[in-house]
Amino acid sequence: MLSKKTKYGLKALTYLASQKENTPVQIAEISEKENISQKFLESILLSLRKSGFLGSKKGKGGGYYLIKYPKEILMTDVMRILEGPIAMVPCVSLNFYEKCDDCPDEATCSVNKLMLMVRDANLDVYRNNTLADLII
Amino acid sequence: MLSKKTKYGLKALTYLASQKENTPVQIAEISEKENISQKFLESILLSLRKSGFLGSKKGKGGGYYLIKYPKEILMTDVMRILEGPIAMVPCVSLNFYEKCDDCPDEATCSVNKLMLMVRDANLDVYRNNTLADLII
DNA sequence: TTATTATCCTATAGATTTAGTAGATTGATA
DNA sequence: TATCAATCTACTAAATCTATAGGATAATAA
Repeated sequence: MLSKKTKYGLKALTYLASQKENTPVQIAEISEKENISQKFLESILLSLRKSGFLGSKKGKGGGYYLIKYPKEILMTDVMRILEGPIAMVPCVSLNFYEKCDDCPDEATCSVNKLMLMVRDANLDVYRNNTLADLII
Repeated sequence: MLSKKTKYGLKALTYLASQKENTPVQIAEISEKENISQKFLESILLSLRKSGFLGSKKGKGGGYYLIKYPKEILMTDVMRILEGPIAMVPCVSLNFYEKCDDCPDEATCSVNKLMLMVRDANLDVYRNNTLADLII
């Protein structure tokens, strides 16, 4: 299952990307328009800012705004921040590799074999889609 | 993340599929060879039996065995039983469709659009792999 | 300088899911 | 009958998810 965090994060990014001008948009506006709990959205936008997708401005006229063009924001990067590793098991993860402690040999592991194919299929989707591609 | 249930279930199925003869194999043997908690494996094998992948036999010489050829066991079916829906959001699920209550229109939803592509990519993998393909 | 606005930050709480355990029961075999 | 192994029910511990609360900080405007 996709977490609500990821779902809300994607919706917020899309909302920002579809603004005519790239001026700050307040959390309150996004949360209202996209039906997202404001406090929860707050923490999501904060983490998106800390990972370099968003800029922010405090005080009146403040809010969040994209600091890259939607075309330059890859889904691989967004998903890794919001949802975590793209691989479903650490032993096939490119960025978060870890050996399974219960598995004696990856080369003969059926789970490894299947999840490697799944990872590649997912990567293919995320690498070939940017935030711009999600706007309808 | 892939649940341990799915991981263990896949390992158990592969273990059964790689037996020379299709005679019953005891839970204890599988749990030992694959490093799986026996009691947990018990419940996993039970659900695989109830969903028509395995047969079982009680008493001496009893155990679990495949009731189909590995070649005939599609990963789509296995994954749906062990892990649940293949889609990451209900609104793009083929077998477990549900409308999102917070989303006014699927046709203009960015999450829907992305997750539809992800679902198709995953389905493609699971549909084109059987249990036989996982044996190394 | 003061009031207002809106993000920033820490801590916490409730609900759900996951992973595993305990123990009694049922049925098959020798 | 004794033994073996699956079946079934119930329970628990831990982790994760989805928030919520409330104050701190910074920018702007009067």
